[in-house]
Amino acid sequence: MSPRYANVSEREQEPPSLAISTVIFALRPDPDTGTLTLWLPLVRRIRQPYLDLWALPGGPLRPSESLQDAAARNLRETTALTPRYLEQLYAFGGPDRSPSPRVVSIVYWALVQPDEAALARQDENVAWFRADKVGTLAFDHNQIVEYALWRLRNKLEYGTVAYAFLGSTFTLAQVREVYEAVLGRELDPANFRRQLQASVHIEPTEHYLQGGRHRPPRLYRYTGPDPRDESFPSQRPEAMEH
Amino acid sequence: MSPRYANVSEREQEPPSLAISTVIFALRPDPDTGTLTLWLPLVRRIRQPYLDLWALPGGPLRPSESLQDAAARNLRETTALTPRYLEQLYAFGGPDRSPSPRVVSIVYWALVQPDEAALARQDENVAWFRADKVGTLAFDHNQIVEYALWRLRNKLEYGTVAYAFLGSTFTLAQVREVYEAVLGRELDPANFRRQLQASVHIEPTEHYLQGGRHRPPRLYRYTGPDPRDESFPSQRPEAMEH
DNA sequence: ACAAAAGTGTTCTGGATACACCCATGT
DNA sequence: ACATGGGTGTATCCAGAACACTTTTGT
Repeated sequence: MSPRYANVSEREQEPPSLAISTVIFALRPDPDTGTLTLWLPLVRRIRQPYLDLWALPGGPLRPSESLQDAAARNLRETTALTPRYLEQLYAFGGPDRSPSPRVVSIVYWALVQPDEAALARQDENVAWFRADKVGTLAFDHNQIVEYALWRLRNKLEYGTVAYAFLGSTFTLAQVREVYEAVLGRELDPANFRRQLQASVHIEPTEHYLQGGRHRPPRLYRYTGPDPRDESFPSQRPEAMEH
Repeated sequence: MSPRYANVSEREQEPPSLAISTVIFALRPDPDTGTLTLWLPLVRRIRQPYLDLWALPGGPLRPSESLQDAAARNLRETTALTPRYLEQLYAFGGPDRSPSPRVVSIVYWALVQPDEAALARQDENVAWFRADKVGTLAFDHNQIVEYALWRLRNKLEYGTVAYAFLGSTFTLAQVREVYEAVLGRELDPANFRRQLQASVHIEPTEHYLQGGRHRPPRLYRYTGPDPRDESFPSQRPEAMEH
């Protein structure tokens, strides 16, 4: 089955259509191992091409919404969640990435904090996958997910997106868990703590987290700029640190 | 004069159209001061909106070309040059960035080596401007140029784009001049030389540059990966170093 | 001889890493 | 008492910055 180039002339005529897609990342414990890992929601294709394969959530741009609004909307529509972080990833537009009608996709990536309701939303056509085990996706979506992962890791190491995964207060060990889950390797607790404390974006509170079976760790608060402001476009270009 | 929202309903109906624009950078000596500086070509608007203002070169996407091909094409059409480096910058698509028919622009940025012929191409409607003195541009193009400049500086510091400004062999002082021109500050020659030599992307040749009124400097050759491969999409994702 | 840039050597500092060690809590 | 992570101290290493100094050419 390769009807890919069945109607080339038709494809040559029409102007390419525009779509917005979003790679949505969330952290949650693996139900088997219990360790914190990266997950993302995918939707099942209910029409050709790539019928029945899993794909990134997405859809057309509505006339009066911005690109970013469209991404936030299709995030909300598939997960019922609000993005903690949302940034443009890349525009994909090769003439052969989709059979027949050409589609240019502007892709965003997002970080969310899943709650029970959102995870329950799993049905026939929406499901969460471990980011490292998504299987074969429709279109060029495997490539896109890979690239989004690379960007996430980059922003984590050089930016402040980690806090988008966390609540308003957190322990330094929780921050480290986020880094370890996303980067996929262990970090030295002692040095990691010092790096965070040196980074100025963080402030100790007077509270401690009780309930562990060990010394209660101090809670901290994030005081730096909204991580969203580190992405372009921004009202204040100085915010583009890295 | 603000006919911006004159026909909102009309704008709400039509699907947004897609355009490709390109920020093209070249280094050449300032005709006044003689120091190496950054320049870019702009084209004059010959229709409304923003009639007579300067704008980035751009145009529609043709049915069978890739986004990058379209950028290379409108680069060639306005400067008659071939890009040494070409990378996607960002997709701009706010509903209000252009009056009346909504336009989503996918913007690329490029580095070129201008030759005499290309610079002669200045006419009524195409001219080169110092990157720090472009004046007021059409649409949101001032923002776009600022962002492209930021990206260029970033890629220069963390990547290997500098060599796209240079010929096949060059002295270390020439590399330093590129950095100084783009970053806008002076660098220590001694330390800069050592950093380059440590960076492995560079190889000494047996030749020396004669003709200066001082000790002839050794010529070097760039041996690292094509700087283009450091941008996405790439055939080999490992190439995404930073 | 002298100017000018090429190229080398040396010192200092700050950040990252590795890892030993002490602290405070629940059981 | 002891296990478990929280939290501190410290030695080492390496990259970058500052800057003095030597080398090789043209004039």
